[in-house]
Amino acid sequence: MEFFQKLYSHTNENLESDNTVVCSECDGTDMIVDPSRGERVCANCGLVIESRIIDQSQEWRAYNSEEENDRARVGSPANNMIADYGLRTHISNISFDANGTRLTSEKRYEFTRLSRLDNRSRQGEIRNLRIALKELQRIKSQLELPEGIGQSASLIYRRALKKDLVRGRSIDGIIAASVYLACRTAGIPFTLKDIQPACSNISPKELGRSVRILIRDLNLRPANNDFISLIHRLGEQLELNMEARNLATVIIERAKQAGITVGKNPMSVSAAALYIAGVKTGQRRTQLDMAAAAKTTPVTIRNRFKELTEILDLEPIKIKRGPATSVLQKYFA
DNA sequence: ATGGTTTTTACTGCGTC
DNA sequence: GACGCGGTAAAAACCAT
Repeated sequence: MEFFQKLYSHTNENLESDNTVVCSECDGTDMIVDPSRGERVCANCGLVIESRIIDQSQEWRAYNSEEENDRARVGSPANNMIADYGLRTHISNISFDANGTRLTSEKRYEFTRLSRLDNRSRQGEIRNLRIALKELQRIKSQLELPEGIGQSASLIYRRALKKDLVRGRSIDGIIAASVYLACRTAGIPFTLKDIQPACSNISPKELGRSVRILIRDLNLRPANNDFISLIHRLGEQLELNMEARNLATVIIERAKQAGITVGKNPMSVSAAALYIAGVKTGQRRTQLDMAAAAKTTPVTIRNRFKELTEILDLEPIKIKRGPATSVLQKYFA
């Protein structure tokens, strides 16, 4: 008996005695439970009575009653971005047992078969989710989105799945729309044009349609892309300082009051305001650069910019013609 | 489907470097 | 001549009805 206690002494503080079972080999009643190996062993003869016991002890320590209540859990937190919330079983493809002895081919076959059955039992209803969440991961990493966006996008998708909105439509389209809506609700200034290229085989049209379906059927009320975040996004891209950005926000405020922003692409209006602000603060960017950053055309920039100067009665802007410094040249030279 | 609105496409000439 | 800019007309895309 001392021998086996000594054998398991590496788990000294967790070592427990358990007298509820009887050893089938020697009729001994003293059992040793080793949580680190997940085994219950007869203290007398060392027979492993039970293996793969679940460790029910806590992985944390509570320092007050609040923590005691708060932290009652085992395992990692449930993760929305995994189809089964991370609560899965896994039977690995092993060829050795815990002692390092090679398994017989029959045993190995049995485990392979178990593993296959275990996997198969998890397919079916969550197969859709697995595909969708895999695509979500891909989009998320391609757009370098923060973790929270992935989580809320997967929540949106789960709701859509529950409401049977995915049937008959493409999984990729709905998940892309979920990402877009997650960005919108989180205030990340991404447009459809930003999301679409990161999607696989989803046309801009389909993406837009999917988004509208989700908004309608899930009663989502995403905030509009506000001009301020758009301005800062463009300003970052075009390397315009805070002075220019602040000026642009002032211009936008007055444009809003004048009511010339409704129905227009917010990106275009922001870019035009930023263009004016850039010129005024001595950081002129070419209209082509503005257009490229705003994913529109110089003509549209001109139209918005003209509107802004005219209706807002800004001081006429004297633009010195000739080559201007192109930020983009730096990257494509 | 339709009509109104915005955006894009394509093309022009002008001024500066 | 290359480049940036202003303007225009027509086509295309968009959106609410």
